[in-house]
Amino acid sequence: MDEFVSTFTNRLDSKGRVSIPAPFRSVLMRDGFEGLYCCPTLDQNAVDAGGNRLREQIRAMLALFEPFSEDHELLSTTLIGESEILRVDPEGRVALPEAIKAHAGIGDTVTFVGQGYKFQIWEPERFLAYRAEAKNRVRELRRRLGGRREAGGAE
Amino acid sequence: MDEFVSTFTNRLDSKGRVSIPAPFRSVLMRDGFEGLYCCPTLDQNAVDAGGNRLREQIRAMLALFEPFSEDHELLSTTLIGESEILRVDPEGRVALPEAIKAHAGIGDTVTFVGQGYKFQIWEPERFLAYRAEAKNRVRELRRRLGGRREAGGAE
DNA sequence: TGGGAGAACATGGGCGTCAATGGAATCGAG
DNA sequence: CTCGATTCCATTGACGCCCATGTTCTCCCA
Repeated sequence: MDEFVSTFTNRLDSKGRVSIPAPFRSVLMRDGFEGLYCCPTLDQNAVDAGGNRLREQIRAMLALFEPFSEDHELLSTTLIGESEILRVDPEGRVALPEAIKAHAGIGDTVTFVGQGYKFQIWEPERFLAYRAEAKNRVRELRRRLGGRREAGGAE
Repeated sequence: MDEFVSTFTNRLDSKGRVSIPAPFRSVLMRDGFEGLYCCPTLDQNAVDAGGNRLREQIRAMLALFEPFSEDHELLSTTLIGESEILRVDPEGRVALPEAIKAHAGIGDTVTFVGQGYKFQIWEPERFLAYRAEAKNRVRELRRRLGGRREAGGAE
């Protein structure tokens, strides 16, 4: 499997370390990136994580802008400056830095959420709330899609 | 790793020396440039720093303008004339010259901000303000891009 | 079909190494 | 000889690596 799928919740130990779920580890291995690339999300209190494929996405986005342009600087400050490359220990764990824990409101447990080419790291409670919210939005979206096909615009 | 990633804050000692963060040092090493190339940013109270890749970008940027044109002269005066090449001591430290400290308002701590092919040097407080601003601008920017693919956020 | 052996994985903690920092020693130029 | 700059050394604290433990899941066999 080359995509991050499913959701896992693990505990941090006294040193702030947490095991990356084994299925995610094997995806990372295959991806080839040494370490775990982590980038805070802009709109949620969560963190995007992954390997080369995630970095590639970020690089592609930056490539849309001219170096030294204001937009390029803003993006690189936000996307790259706030990112961290975490070392994965021989047991498959990472130590979450303070900045990340603070951003995501993480205490002693974290939830890993697979999202294909990347996964997210959440504080479990916050993730449940977000997921519930997301579900509602999707229901609504589906209603709209349904209407479109049947009536050509039941709105 | 061949890119400057993440943010670090270090202290200056009584001689005005400061350690370049170890991950940045290894990028510089790989880049091959002897020393640290520093040039004041155009529109911020900060300093761009890096090695050959940064110099290459500056060269490329200047190449966008007609040689001997007024714009070209202005840019080269600022970008090249105000640049400094700092020597890195055996422990991986540099001594920040007065001109740079003045321009960036640096006191006894500095923040290093990775931006891919280069990194920036900031006075910590000023950087926090800039980062907050940058985050807002990027959010806004992303909204405008709309349907475009993105790397930094959840969808 | 139930039980047991084994493997894989999450977790806990001890120890060595390296990076950041401070300060002393040395070198070079005026 | 003195001042400034550069190199050398020493300390401390964080972090990476190693080994140990327990739990769950799987697979095999009775």
